[in-house]
Amino acid sequence: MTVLSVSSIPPHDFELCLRLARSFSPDQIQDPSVLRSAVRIQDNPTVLELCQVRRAPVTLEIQTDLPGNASEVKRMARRIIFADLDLSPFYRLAELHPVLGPITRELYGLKPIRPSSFFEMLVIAITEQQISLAAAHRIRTRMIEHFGDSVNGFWAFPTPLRLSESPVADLMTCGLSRRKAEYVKGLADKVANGQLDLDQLETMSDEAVRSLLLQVRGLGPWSVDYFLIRGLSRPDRVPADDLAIRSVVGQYLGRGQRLSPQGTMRKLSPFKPYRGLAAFYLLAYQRLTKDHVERVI
DNA sequence: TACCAGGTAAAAA
DNA sequence: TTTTTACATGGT
Repeated sequence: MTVLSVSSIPPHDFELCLRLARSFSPDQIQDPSVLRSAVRIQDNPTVLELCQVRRAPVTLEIQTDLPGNASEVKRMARRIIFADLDLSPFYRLAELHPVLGPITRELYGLKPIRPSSFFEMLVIAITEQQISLAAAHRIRTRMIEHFGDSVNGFWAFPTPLRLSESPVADLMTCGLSRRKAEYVKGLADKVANGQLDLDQLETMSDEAVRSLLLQVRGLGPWSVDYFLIRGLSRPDRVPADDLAIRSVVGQYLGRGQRLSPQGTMRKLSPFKPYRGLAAFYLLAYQRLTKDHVERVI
């Protein structure tokens, strides 16, 4: 086991990030300060342990049993924890806002945690279409345990190849609708046979990513925006049709009821070029507050 | 029980 | 062209 370290642009409160992430998958018993996750480093499944050792400058310790790929491990860890995101300009923008000001102070140092691969992020987007996050999460758990690889008690997300080799009927046993099983398989096919190179997306413009991914069956406007904000972390991107975002923006920035997509964008306009980050903070605040209430009861 | 949940493609009109 | 519809599961 090797220990590596990476630095993240402060402020970064990793325990807070984990608290939010855990609220989406409460079934797992986890150490509140450590993220343990099975990832693939150049096709080798391995477990990474990420833990914040001190606040400023923010350093995260990584434990891995793949010392030969230190730079690759670090690159992936930086992506998962979103090390390169500088929250400061967003905080300055939100500081005086009556709603976002207090929320950003309460959630100071909160960054999104990202899946370890773009492929996984796109599959997440497909599973989360239309149904609740809880239902989608259960479906993914079954997918992972059926098609993924077990490493030291953790599951690495299935490879595109493995999913592309699986019959649609097998994918459906995880709880996917036939339609969605076809989407997942079609996406896996494209990635596995090289038709779609996901790594190139990182450096492409929002619009270029959009037009490329919209050609994939099963990826519509919502899924592409969802991928841009969550997978590529383009901080100004907002899935304007998103039910949860329309609700939460209405709840905190409107009169309480769900807004239209246009109304949602209007309310978020003061936070340009961090509208997506603003929406993320509202969702996180709602979720952590609700979680807190549930714990108290 | 019924209805909603962080949509999409395909059918019907 | 625009408008319906089917879809799977989990929580309330």
